[in-house]
Amino acid sequence: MGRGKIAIKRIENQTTRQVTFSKRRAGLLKKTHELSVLCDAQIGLIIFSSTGKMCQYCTQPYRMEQIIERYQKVTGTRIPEHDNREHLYNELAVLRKETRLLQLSMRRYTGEDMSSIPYEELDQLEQELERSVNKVRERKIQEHRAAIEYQQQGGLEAKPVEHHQQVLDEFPFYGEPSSVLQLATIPQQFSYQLQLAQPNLQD
Amino acid sequence: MGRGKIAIKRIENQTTRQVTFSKRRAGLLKKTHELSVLCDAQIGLIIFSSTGKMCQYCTQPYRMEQIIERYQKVTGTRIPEHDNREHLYNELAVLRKETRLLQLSMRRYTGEDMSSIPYEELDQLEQELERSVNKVRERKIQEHRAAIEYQQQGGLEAKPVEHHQQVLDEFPFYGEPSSVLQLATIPQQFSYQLQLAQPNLQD
DNA sequence: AACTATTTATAAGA
DNA sequence: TTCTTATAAATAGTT
Repeated sequence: MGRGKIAIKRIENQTTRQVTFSKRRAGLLKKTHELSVLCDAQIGLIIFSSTGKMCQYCTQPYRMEQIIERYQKVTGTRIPEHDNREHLYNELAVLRKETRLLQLSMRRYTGEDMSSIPYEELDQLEQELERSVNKVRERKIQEHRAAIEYQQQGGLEAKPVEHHQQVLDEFPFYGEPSSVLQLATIPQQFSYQLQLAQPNLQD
Repeated sequence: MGRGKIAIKRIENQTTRQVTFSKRRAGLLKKTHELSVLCDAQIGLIIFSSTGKMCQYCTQPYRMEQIIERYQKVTGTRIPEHDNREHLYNELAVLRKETRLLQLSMRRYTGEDMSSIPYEELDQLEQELERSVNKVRERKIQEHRAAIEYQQQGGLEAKPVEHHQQVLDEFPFYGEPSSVLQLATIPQQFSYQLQLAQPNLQD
């Protein structure tokens, strides 16, 4: 529609391209407006020129944001943007609290933050730690027995190692230094020691 | 451009309106595409018909979301919303990981999940728990001494209680039952007991 | 969905 | 850019 027909491909001459852009952009905006008015359609049009300039058309009295929102609703992209964020904030708050509690508990168990424990709770904590130590020793006994039985049956070396590796695979962080875990960095400050009623099997 | 000229206002006849909509929508999409290709423009077009059906054009190879994002960037609407969410997701991921690690550590310290600990780590954990017990006892000794000294100076009853309450205020969860903390619910399973090299001051 | 008389858009030139 | 104009394209009304 002009003095000559042109192929629909990028116009290489920059001047021509810019002139054509201006003309056709105006035409497109006009057509968009007409379709919107004639047929009662809600239309949003966003154009970025190759130089980065933006122009837009939006059916009145809507705003582009409303059309984008409707678009997102229909296509399912990013609809829950607002609600979702509420959720995220809530989840963050819950997790933060949980993490804080866990850190405090860990500090108590490792003896790192003894000062925050009221005197009345010390006995309880002491007993819990003793139970934990007992459990560890129970476990050691079990492992030890299992190892002996396995050796007596002429078992291979491979299996226990394999088992250990499986456990490690499940907990890849285990053994890594971690500022969170604080597993092995508690300095010993007191001279008295524990004695076992039963001999330590490791020795 | 047709058999007759029409005014640009809503077409009242519904059939005519729908036919016109179909024709002009096709024309608009074509024009949009041509402008996009000829002039190297990035264009997004969203059309909702009066019956609610949606159609769109989007300059290839972009996606509508990218154009909307660029639009939001240029107009300044809702940009930080997106960045913000990225942040939230990252923070959530970090917190989730940290919480998971803490929970595992706690389970080890409380003896709840002894099976996941490889045999090689049991000694280390045992020693750490012993250190923690020692720390608790050290703390008990300190508290005990402080109480005795206070009594010898004719101190009031009020102060230690006050101190305890302050500590509780700082950690309102302390003493509450919590599925996370699992502080006091570990059943005793073994018969052998610890003996102290120094007498237990509580007795 | 076609057809086609007209209107409209626009390519090229000024 | 803007105007002009020959011509291509779009489309309103019809079938």
